[in-house]
Amino acid sequence: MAKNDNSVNIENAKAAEGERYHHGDLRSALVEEGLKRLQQGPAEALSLREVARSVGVSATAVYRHFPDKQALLHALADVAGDRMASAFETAMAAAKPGKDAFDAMGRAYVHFALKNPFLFKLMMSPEMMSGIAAEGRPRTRGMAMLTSALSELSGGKMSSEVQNIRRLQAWSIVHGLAMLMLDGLVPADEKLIDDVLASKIV
Amino acid sequence: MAKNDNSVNIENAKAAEGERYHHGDLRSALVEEGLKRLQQGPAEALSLREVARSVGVSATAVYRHFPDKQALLHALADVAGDRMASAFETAMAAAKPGKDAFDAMGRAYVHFALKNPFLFKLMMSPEMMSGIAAEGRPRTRGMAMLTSALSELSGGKMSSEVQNIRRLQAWSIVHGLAMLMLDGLVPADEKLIDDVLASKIV
DNA sequence: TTCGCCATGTTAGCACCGTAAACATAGACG
DNA sequence: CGTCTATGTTTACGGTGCTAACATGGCGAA
Repeated sequence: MAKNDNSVNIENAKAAEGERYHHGDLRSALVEEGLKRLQQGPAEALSLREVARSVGVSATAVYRHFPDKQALLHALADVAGDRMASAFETAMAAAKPGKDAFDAMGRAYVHFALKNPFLFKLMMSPEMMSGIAAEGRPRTRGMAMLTSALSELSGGKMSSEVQNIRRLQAWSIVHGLAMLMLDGLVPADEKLIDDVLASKIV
Repeated sequence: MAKNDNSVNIENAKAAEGERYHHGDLRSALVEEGLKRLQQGPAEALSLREVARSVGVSATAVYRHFPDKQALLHALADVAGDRMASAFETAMAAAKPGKDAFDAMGRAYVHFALKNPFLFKLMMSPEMMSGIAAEGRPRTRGMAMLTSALSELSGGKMSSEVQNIRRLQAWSIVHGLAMLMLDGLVPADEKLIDDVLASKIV
């Protein structure tokens, strides 16, 4: 067993979770803990000190792995983007091509948002998405999938400008519905989602 | 001049803006200052102490007029709601009835959001809108106007359920577009707004 | 007018936050 | 074995929202 696939075996990571001075894989643990908290509350309510405490490490240890709080949030947004992309993939796979797939994407979008409200909101926040820093980062993977899928699906017989507008219309209605439901302005009713998305434009 | 209309003349309010112990109209001043700051930054970045400092009063004076920070934010959201309602009124007045008025509402919605991004976001946030506490409050006036106008406009020859769905579709697309542009995910282009809203459903 | 109430301010102090600086530990590698 | 360096720790600073206790001063009743 010379060099088999024990790829990341930095001193056995979390095995023997004693009180070693060096954690083993703090960065992952912090992200994990962050994700757990984003299942229960908004990113604004996420405190570095609290996360560190939960992981069992001093508050400032976080700074060995993230230059500041924003950086941790960016990492979490990246995970969110990946998860959203996965959701899209399975949604697309389960639907047959054409308009069916199109609707599937829309529903997947809203469902992802409703099932991961805080993760979704974090990912969509200007701080995460804006700026060239976000270009090509994992957190944009979901968005990239969405737009490219919409491009394919929304019919190729239109000029690219019209196509672009159709795409934006689709994105708007889906995003708007998700936001309205997320913010409690509209009841997050399953049937309502179907009804609203069923007869949508495009 | 027995009892003429000097309605609110509490020691001349802001006349002689000296360093009197009692401010005269602190509450209004705080709201004013809050609004000023919401023109330049998000509600999350609004600090009570800073607002108090700007108004020239101690940090804790705020608590004589608002039980906590949320309360001040609620007051600001109320102003936002009123302003949005006004925007709708003028938009409706300028448009002739029918589909024209309908489009006018949509554009007014997006424009209001883009011109008052932080106020809009504050107003729409769950903390402001959710709960029965918000029912009938000024901050919901904009929303109320919107939905009632949409009801009237979206044609009366549909069942109320279908009507409801149409209304929600309209709201979704308009809200979604506003949010995407607000969050920088889509360029806030004037022409783009027209294009997206022009051929919308309903 | 004088007294005292009380709305409206104040200062002091608490617990929390993000973060910088300096120090401690221990694994890796010469 | 010795030292370098990645990764932890403690300490400290200035900021926050908020509570408690005290100060001011305008207004109505005695």
